[in-house]
Amino acid sequence: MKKVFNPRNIEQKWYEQWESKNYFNADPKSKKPSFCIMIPPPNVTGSLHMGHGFQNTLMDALIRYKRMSGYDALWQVGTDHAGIVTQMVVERELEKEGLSRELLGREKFVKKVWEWKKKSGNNITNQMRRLGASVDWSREAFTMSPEMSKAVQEVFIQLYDQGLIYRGERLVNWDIALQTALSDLEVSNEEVGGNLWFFRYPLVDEGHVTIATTRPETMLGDTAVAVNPKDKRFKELIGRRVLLPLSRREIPIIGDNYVDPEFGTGCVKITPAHDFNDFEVGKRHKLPLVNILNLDGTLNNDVPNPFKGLEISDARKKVIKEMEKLDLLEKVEPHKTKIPRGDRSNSVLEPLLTYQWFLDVKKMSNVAIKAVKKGQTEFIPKNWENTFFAWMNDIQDWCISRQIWWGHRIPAWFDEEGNIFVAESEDKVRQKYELASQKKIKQEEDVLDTWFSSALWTFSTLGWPSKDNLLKKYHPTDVLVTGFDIIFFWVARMIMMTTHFISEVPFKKIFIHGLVKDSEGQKMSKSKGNILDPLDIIDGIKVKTLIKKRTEGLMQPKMKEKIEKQTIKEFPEGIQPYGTDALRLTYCSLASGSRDVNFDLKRVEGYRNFCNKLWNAARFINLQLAENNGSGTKESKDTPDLWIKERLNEASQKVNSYFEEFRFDLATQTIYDFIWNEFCDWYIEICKIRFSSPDYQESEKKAILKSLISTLEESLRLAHPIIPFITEEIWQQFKPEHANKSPSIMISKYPTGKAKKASKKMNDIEWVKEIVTSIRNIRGEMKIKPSLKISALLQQGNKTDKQRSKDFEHLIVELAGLNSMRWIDNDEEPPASAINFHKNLKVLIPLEGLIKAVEENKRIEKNISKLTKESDSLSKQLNNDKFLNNAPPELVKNQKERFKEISKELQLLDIQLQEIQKLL
RNA sequence: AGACACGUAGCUCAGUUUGGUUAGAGUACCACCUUGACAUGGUGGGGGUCGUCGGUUCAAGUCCGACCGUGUCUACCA
Repeated sequence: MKKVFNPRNIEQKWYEQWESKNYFNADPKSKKPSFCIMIPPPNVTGSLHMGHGFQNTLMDALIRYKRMSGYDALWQVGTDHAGIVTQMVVERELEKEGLSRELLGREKFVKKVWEWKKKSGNNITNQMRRLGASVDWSREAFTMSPEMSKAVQEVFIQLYDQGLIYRGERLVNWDIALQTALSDLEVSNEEVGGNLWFFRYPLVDEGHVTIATTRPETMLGDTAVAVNPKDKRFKELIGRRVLLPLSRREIPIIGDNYVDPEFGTGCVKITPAHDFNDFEVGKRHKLPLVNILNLDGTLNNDVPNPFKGLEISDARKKVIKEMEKLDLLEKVEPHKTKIPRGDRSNSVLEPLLTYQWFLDVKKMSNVAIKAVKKGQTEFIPKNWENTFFAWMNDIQDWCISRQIWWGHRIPAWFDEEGNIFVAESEDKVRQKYELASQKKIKQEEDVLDTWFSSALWTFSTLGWPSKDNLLKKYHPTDVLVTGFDIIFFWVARMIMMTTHFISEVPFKKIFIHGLVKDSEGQKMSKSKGNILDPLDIIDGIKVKTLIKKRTEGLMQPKMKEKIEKQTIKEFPEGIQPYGTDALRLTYCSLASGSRDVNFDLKRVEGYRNFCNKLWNAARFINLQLAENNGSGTKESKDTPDLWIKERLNEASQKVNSYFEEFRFDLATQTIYDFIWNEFCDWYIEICKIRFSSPDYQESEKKAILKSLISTLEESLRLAHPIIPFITEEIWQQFKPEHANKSPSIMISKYPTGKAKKASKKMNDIEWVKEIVTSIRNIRGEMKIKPSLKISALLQQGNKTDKQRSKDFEHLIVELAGLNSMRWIDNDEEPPASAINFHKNLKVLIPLEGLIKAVEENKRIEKNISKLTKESDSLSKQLNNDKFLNNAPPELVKNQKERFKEISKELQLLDIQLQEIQKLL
């Protein structure tokens, strides 16, 4: 074994073996209970970022834990087709070749996208493999695959036939750049500094009203002016008419409570075709809708001539100029507004009147709410339910149609009169609706929102609607592991669709994890230039390459310099290769249930060191194996060997329950703590002493070695779900020596820690640790060189102390660096010494010229002040009758004992202090 | 504007559900040590008025209230 653990050489090797031996695959025929996790499908043409890495690690740790715990584990893997983003990416590629999707036509374009998908899809699967994800590759799914398309079609048709899907002309969020509708959820509002323009609108008879607007150009589509009917200033205006400037149309003044008299002038222009609020007002007052926009965002022919064909921004300038010319611009005030942008294209969205398909979700949402209320599905942490309910309670119909080409084409046909027919194919349509063969029908061009297909994920991946599906075995799935950012987009919609179609919830539990941010708490994003690829932490990356990666293809090239500086500051030396296991440990240690996960490379470094520690522990055992010509056939029954087993059992029990509670951080810490602070720091050190001691016979040493190996083997299994690679590597290296006959650690049994207890022995070793630590404390504080052997005296103490000191003298002597340890009589005057206490037992280190009295004086004073503080607060407590009467008796008893102990110690320390001060 | 979350060591985070010994971990820091698993190491040590103020209680990091600060989401006044 190499002196330093090098993850590079082993990770890929083991992954390939696991995969080729089908260890990842679920077995539907198995009689074992099932455990199923559905991966939140990433975008097929994207790549995994730190958040994905985090999420995948948690899922993998869980699935490995369950697989080892005797479950038939299915981790369903797959990707979604990400309609809009993918189409954008491919269009950008085509642009480079001087092509466009319009030039290619729909069929050829879609073919191109499939080619692109094939090419980039490997990126994600490769990343997942590098992260160690034990997904069932044989069942890999894709939302656009024929099977899943079938499910999508089936769902659409059923919903249409049930009257839950309808088509209608509605105001929707229209993305001008992409020329498609978006759902409400895909809109992100951005606050910008804008203006409030005050326009005078002349009344038809005489006078005028002044309105205020942030969007002057929309006045071309105004069909009313509104005032609040309770507003005394304008009450009598209601019913009169305004001559709309520029368009020179007469429009009414109406009264509507929507108007806030406090804001602006108290008079509002109403543009029902270009504003969601105005649309509602228009509906209430039966106002006409005047649409002034083409689909590409230019002004259409329904505006006065000079404005036709203008872009919105130009139209705005022109409107302002014309109004100024007419002396109708009263004033301009700066005003903050929010402009809606598409979360994919980042272009400005316009409310636009178009025909779209909608899903009526009211009933489905009620069912979903009930399912969560009844606890059929449980959010973890629970408070995410509030977020879920808040949205579900005032859910709007879902606009599911998109005017793009990459996606599931809506299975609807129109005849020339615009009648709608819905079925799987043109033939089926004719059959179903009994249409004459000569009747011309045409399929809808629109495709479905990607989330529509993702909403079916849990049951469509298991084979629905085909009859021989796996729903019975794996559904409802056990837990969904996901981020809170897609509770609306995905989680809620899955619950609705799944309860609607198969009458059960998609998952029993929803574990919501935090969002990975950078070490400064900033969201990681391409535009901020602070993204990290998990592989860069696994394999390492030079700072130059990282800068290149971060600045490539930036939307705003100005950011380049800033990102470069920031990257150099954050990673002056680039990133070292830390390996997958260290990264996974870091992820798990951060998974505590908090909302934000600030990723700090320092943590990775610490866990990389841990892997090295584990590696070297194994290396030590290996060296001992060589030294002792192998291990024995039976394990040692020596106290330290029983003690470590018991400690391991305790750790195992904890880890099991932490996994069940999704407390990956605590599971990680328990494992870390056991391996480093118990196994390495004490057990191995104790083994060393015994191996080099002439008091132990060869057969005893071999038995100890056997115990050492079996403890290591079990610890490796305990740690495997979190650090799969290093554990498998070491486990396999020791295979000839340990009793586990399984071909791989990943399919062997998970430790439950339910073995018998050996508590008496435990306390013996804990006592040894205490004594050793207290001697080391004196050594450390007194700055005695580790190489210098010193002698220790024991005084007073009880029978157990005496027995233990006799039994474990050799261990204490070696661990504390003593040359001798002996008891002195209780009444014997000890030499001038540094001292520590353990209840009644005094541990004395004679000064003998190696300890300066001044130092010891300081040390004792420090201890006295610490203990005095505690003693004061205890005595306060114990002198309080209310405490004595109200506190639990157990606590009172403990506090009394503690107080006695401290008082005794303080007394002794005082004597000691006087002794020492004589020497000053 | 509302809802929710968060504020604990220089930094990144546990601990708060169910109040009860001396508030923990990693990292950073200081001292001593290259001892035959490991310097990606060993041993010892320093460091926290638990955001602020008030309340409940024998007892508050933990429960309640107010405030300050940070963040997220939702809804938005044209």
